[in-house]
Parts: sequence; structure tokens; C-alpha cells
Amino acid sequence: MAYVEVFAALADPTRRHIFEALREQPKTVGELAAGQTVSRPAVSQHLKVLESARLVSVEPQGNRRLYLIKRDGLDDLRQYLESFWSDALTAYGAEITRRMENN
Amino acid sequence: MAYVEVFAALADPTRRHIFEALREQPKTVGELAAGQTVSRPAVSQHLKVLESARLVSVEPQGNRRLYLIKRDGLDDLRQYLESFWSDALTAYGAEITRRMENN
DNA sequence: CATATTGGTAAGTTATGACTTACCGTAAGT
DNA sequence: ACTTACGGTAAGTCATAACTTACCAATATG
Repeated sequence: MAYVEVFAALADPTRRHIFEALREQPKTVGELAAGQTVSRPAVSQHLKVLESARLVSVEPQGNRRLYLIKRDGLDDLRQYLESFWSDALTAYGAEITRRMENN
Repeated sequence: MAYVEVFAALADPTRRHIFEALREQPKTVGELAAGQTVSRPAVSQHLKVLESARLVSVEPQGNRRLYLIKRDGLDDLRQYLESFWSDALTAYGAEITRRMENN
């Protein structure tokens, strides 16, 4: 059921931007906030959501907190997707295609 | 950029339930509404969102409208996911794992 | 032809969540 | 030790979107 939080987390544009910013390399909260239009506290709140969705993790380094992408959340999402890619759905999809071509 | 609408569409629990109900087989609006706690108009509105995210399609049959899962939306989402599954991120992820084990 | 089914759309209400400012604790630097 | 930098949390505001009821159009049925 973990994919539920992943969908909720990545549905918000700002949160997705933050997440995607971490794609290049780990970043601190300040660095992430600098690349966004919203305030730093807002970024903190978004990071909290991303963390509980297991999309990011933190590595405290003295004064700062380094955020980095974590695979778990995306793994959950991919697993959810794959459940739709079963042979059954493939057949179902073929049926769709057939019917639509007959329109 | 189509994945944006897919995330938004599947973030809502009710909408996800409707979508997942179509997984077994195509259904009419009434059938879908019967399986949900919300009203029929609400289901109609959700179907509209799912359709514009290319997650479902309609096949009008006389009086009724048969809704069925469409692959396009999920394909968009999967493509988005795969962009995170690049070798670069894999290496990045390994770095994460390494650092976390050193905690 | 009249009535019932089916389902989309409009309008209005309400709850949620994304944002702000203010504040506080902790670590670094001087 | 004092001050600055970093970032999390609290409280409050506001916009959005998920829901409702009411209504209407179109097809099916008797």
C-alpha cells in the first residue's frame, strides 16, 4: 500500500520539482529552496512528505541536512505499475484496441 | 509531460478505486458508482479526469457508456519512472546505500 | 407516445493541503 | 562566549478540488 503515499507525494508540482532536483545530486535544504519559488519552510514541509513516502532520505552533516533520492518509494510505484502490466491486462488492452478500431 | 496529469489523477483515493475497479473488466458508470461510497455524479467527474489523463477511454453503447482502461496514461508514467532508473541513478542509489550502511 | 434509465453538467458547499511568517534549537565560525 | 547560518515546527490564511443536489439530454422500453 506504500504506493498510495508515493502518488500523493508526486502529485504536487513543487514537490515533484524538489524531487527531480535531487536527481542530479544530493542537496541541502537551502540549496533546494534556492531553486524553488516557494519559501524554505515550504521546502522543509515538502521534504517531510517525500521522506515519509520513502522517496528521499536524509543524511545530517553537522549543521546541515543533506537530502538524497531513495529508491524505495519509486520501487513501490513501479511494483504497482507492473501489477497492471500482467498478461491479463495485456489481453484486456488488446480487446480495447480491437473495439476502438471498430469504431 | 503527460505523466503530470497521471500523478494528479491517481493521487485521489476514490479515483484510484474507480480505476482499479476497471482492471477486471470494462464497466458502465452505474456499475462503477455502485462499488463506490460517493454519488454517481462524483464518479462521472472522476472519470472525466481519468480520461483526460489517458488512463481510461469510453465506448458509448446506446444509453450507457462503457469505460475501460487505456494503456497510454500508465505508459507515460512508466516512462517517467524509467528515466529515474538510468545507470546514473543506479550508481547514485548505490552511493546512498553505502552511506546509509555506514550510519 | 409516454415513461423510465442512464449519465453528463452546473452551481454551491466544505474540507484539505500548500503556503506564509514567526519562532526555536543546534551547530559553526569569530 | 557571542553571533551567524541552517533548518525544523507551529499557527494561521487561502485556494483548490472533491463532494453534494438539482437539472437536463438522450436512449430504451412499455
